[in-house]
Amino acid sequence: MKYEAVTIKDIAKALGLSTSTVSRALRDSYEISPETKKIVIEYAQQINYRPNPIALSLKEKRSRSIGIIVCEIANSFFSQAINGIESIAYDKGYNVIIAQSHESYEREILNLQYLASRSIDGLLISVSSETENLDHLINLHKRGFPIVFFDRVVEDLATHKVSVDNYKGAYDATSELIKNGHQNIAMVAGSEFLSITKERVAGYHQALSDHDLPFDANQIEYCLHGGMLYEEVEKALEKLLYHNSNKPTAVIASADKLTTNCLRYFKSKNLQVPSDIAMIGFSNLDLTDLLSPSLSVIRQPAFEIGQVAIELLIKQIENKRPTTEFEKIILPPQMIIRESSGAKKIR
Amino acid sequence: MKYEAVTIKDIAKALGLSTSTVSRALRDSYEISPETKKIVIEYAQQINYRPNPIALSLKEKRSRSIGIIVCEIANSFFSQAINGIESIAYDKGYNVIIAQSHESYEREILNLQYLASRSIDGLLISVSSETENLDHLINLHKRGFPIVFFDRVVEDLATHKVSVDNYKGAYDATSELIKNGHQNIAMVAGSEFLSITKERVAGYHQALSDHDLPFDANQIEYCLHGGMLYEEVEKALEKLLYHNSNKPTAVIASADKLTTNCLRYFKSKNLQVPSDIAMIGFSNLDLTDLLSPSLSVIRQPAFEIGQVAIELLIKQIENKRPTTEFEKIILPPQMIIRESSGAKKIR
DNA sequence: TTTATTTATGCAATCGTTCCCGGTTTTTAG
DNA sequence: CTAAAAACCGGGAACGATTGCATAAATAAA
Repeated sequence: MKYEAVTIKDIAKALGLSTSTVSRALRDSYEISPETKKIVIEYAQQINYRPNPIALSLKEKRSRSIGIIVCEIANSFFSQAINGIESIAYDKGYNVIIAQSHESYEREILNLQYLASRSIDGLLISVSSETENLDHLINLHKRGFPIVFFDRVVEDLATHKVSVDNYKGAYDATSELIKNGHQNIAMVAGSEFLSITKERVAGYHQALSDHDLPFDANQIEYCLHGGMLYEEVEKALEKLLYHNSNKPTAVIASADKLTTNCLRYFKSKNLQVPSDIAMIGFSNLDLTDLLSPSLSVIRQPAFEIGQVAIELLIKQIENKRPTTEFEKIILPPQMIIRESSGAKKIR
Repeated sequence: MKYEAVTIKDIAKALGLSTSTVSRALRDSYEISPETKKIVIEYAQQINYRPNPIALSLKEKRSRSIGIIVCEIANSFFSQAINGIESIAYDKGYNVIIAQSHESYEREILNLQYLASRSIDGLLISVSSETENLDHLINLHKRGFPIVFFDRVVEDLATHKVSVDNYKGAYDATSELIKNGHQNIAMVAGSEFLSITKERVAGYHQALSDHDLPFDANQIEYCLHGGMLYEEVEKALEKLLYHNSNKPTAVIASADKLTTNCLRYFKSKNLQVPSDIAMIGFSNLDLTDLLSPSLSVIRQPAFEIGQVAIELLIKQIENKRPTTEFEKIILPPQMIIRESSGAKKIR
């Protein structure tokens, strides 16, 4: 079933004018007499004429739509970031096409090809946790295609980047646990490929060192799928808690899904938080206050990250000359202390 | 900064052929000799030619993209539904453009205009909780534009509709609470305009009646914004619990956000669940098992709803003749009994 | 009155692709 | 050996809108 829209031709025919006159009248060109304009505009309104954006895109070589690739929209951080992106994009007349990688490198490439073939004007991406090779992005970037990284940025590409101060987030979280008396703190981290993981590990490391605590590589477990699979987190925690010479009394979970899956694991093992095991997690869920015990979290300004990222992207898209100076913007995380990060059990 | 893509013309020029020949060769037309085809296809591959979808859309009068309007993507039900939609759409070569109404009627209209002007081929919509007047949808529908409703359907429009058995969900929830000894059961409902609200209220009503319990209209509070605003839920609960002649011992929350905000309220008032007040909520959060007490929920098959809806939509879009027979598909909800719906305190 | 200038409009090219309609060459049939 | 039929390819219109250029009429200036 086709849905027939009115075109500029229909107006021209009905009014006995040429398409050019109609077009110019609608765009309020000085070349058209006020009377003609009036007639055309009124008639257009009457039959509810809307310019065909496809035709405009073809002519102007731009689609006024931008692509977003994230791992999951069902992830509070990303849905909030998308809200931020959307809020600005909408105002500036862009629409967004969202694609999900589900943390798969392969799907990320597929999505990218798909979006590129849909002729988007620019891309906002937070790479999948499997992504190590960046050729697919480098190719586009080399041809002058505007790309902005947010959250999970990569170093090897000269583009705008927007993220949170992951180092500080992990540093603060670790320090807080230390302050509460924990000396053996483990970390359940995301994929080793990701910038955010490296930064969070570094912050954790530095905090330990600043408090004269030893760093033990066995206290870190990486989850390639970023906690998407419960089994992955389960295995990591088994290793940290039961196959480890010095059993941790606290855990830092370095991503949204890791945090919830850690909790799920503790619950299944009947471990009391924080008395048996304390924890702080990176999380943007707006439900963490309702958990019992309430969860101490590192929260990221997701909405703002999205806003800043889309603003940079649109600026780059609308720039006449190629962008040569790229910005790297880092926003501060927020630590919310609640019950889960409390003191360890006194024996 | 423009990003120049290779066109069929570039290939034609480079190979000394006409654009028609190149086009046909790439589409594997029988009119082109195998040798020519081979040359063209290989060259196209080499320079990484991709057909321009904008040009195709213009020619074919279809964009192969469909619009989705939901209230919030940061809502587990909708993000799961979108995943379902996406999974099918992607396979069938459609992309989706997501717009959020944030439960505002005005924004819904704006979104619709925007999507329509982006020449989408069809629309998937779950109306906002403020939406009472349907003219904006009726207009499009009359002109033969394919629309499928999901979750929050409306009666006055003859289109495909996909939802869950809300009546049964509420009936089961109410019955479960009654079974556990509750005689005074209140309901915190969504917007009165919504079909789902009406159905859920009806199920609740019928369950009371089937168990010979009186129905008291004062035991229902409607929240126009569907729980988006905490204050709204707070006010509703205040009224139900403290300005009510017969104070309820259990509450049914009829939407995702209502459920979490009810919990938040109980926590703030230091009410123990289920001993002070029991509850069951409609929720698709995959975290409800971790709450304490763990939450009894009515869960909707969001992913499947999305899949069914997009399938119906694509079928309608690709139909040559106008669709006259519309389907109304109702999927069963799932009740998950946990702790929160337990027995009331024994005095 | 003649020329120059302004005003208002139309023609046609363009964006990238498809496809109808011809046209030419080669093959096949009679 | 000729006519018909494939086989193969190019020209150009079309999709909807914009826009440089041409043109016509009307007005102003000389």
